[in-house]
Amino acid sequence: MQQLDHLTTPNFEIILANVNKHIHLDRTEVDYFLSLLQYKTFKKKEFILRPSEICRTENFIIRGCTKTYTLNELGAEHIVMFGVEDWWIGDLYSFLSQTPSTYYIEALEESEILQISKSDLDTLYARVPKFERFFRILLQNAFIAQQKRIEQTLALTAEERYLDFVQKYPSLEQRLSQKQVATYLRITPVFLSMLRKRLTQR
Amino acid sequence: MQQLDHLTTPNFEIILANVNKHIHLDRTEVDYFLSLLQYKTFKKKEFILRPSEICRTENFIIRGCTKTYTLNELGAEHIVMFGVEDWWIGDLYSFLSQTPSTYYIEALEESEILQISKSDLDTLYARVPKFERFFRILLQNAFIAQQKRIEQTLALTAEERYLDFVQKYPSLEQRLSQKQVATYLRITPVFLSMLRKRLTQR
DNA sequence: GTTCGAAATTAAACTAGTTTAATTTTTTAT
DNA sequence: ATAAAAAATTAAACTAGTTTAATTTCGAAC
Repeated sequence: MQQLDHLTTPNFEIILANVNKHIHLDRTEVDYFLSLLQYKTFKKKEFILRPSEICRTENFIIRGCTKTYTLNELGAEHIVMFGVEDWWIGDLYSFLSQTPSTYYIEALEESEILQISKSDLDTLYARVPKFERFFRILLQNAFIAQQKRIEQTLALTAEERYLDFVQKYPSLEQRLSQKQVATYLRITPVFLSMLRKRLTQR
Repeated sequence: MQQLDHLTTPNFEIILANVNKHIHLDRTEVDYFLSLLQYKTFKKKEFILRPSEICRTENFIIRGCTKTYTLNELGAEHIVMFGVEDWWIGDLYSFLSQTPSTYYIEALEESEILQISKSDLDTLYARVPKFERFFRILLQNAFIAQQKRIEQTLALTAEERYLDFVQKYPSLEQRLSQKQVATYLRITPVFLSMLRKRLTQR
């Protein structure tokens, strides 16, 4: 019952709390905003986005877990970011420019997602201009998250990156396989295993 | 004479050609845009921005060369990007959010720069809305340049990164010391020297 | 033009992280 | 519950890149 309820009536509270972190909406603005959201569920291993597709929506996770990654010529996977409850995911560049993406976004668990399309978002900006501010803040945050990630991955050793990851996303480490974490950290699963052993022995 | 002329009457042609790549302006729009630009020169080793300062302007290089970098706790320098003629530089995050920067931007050669302040830019948006498009494109480009840089630096070997750099910015390699290039590529000058020797021997 | 400090070169010892491969444990599908 | 597949562990050999240090070359300032 509980389960089914979940799947038929999405929990809008999470996204409203998320928006509310940066802008305040009145009753009618809330209703209008919610009316533009499309609710979708993705099973484990389903794709929210695939390379060559245009990213047509901004996506907010209300339940579940995703990974955003590319495959290089040799088939090696590079994980750009994970996503969990209360996170916005997507390919921002593809979305803004409406050009084909180069990313996969894949559900790592059964996931519930709220989507808003580019055209609806543009309408929303026109009708409720504060949303420009909200999405500009998202863009800025994405930008510096990316910047920090560059600096960290380049400046820190594998061990430091791992410790940093565990500290920053303690719950994620539980939810993900070691292989996923290793790929994200850009080290081999073998080396991550060695690292963890070394660290617990201390 | 030639020299002095340079320093007193900035060459606006370069920035107009740059803007013209993305939006088209009529005569009065051009004049208005130019009226908002402030012309400044920086001597070699002078700073255009320093950590803890708020980045109050967008900066367009009409002559010269700059580097944008941070110093970590150990005093190690991390070069985020170089800038040359026809490039926009600055700390986009600090500029957009008007919060203190963490970057140094330093002139590597005597440089001529055109600046537009945040407040003038906001006025410009209001009066000539196409500029929103122009600066949004700049932001998007900065975003993907950054994204590509992450992916490349993480996915490629030092040798591949070096070859890529030389191919992408052939003129930059001439202008910069090997130490600067090595720092940008995140390898030691010693190793870059070895790499170059190895490559010329082939 | 000379001098002085920084940048570049070379060699040798070293280390963080990879690769391969064999074994065990965990997860998943039936 | 069971079989099959995927993930994790361990060890050993290996390699890309660093560190240190000594020597040479270059460029900028007087």
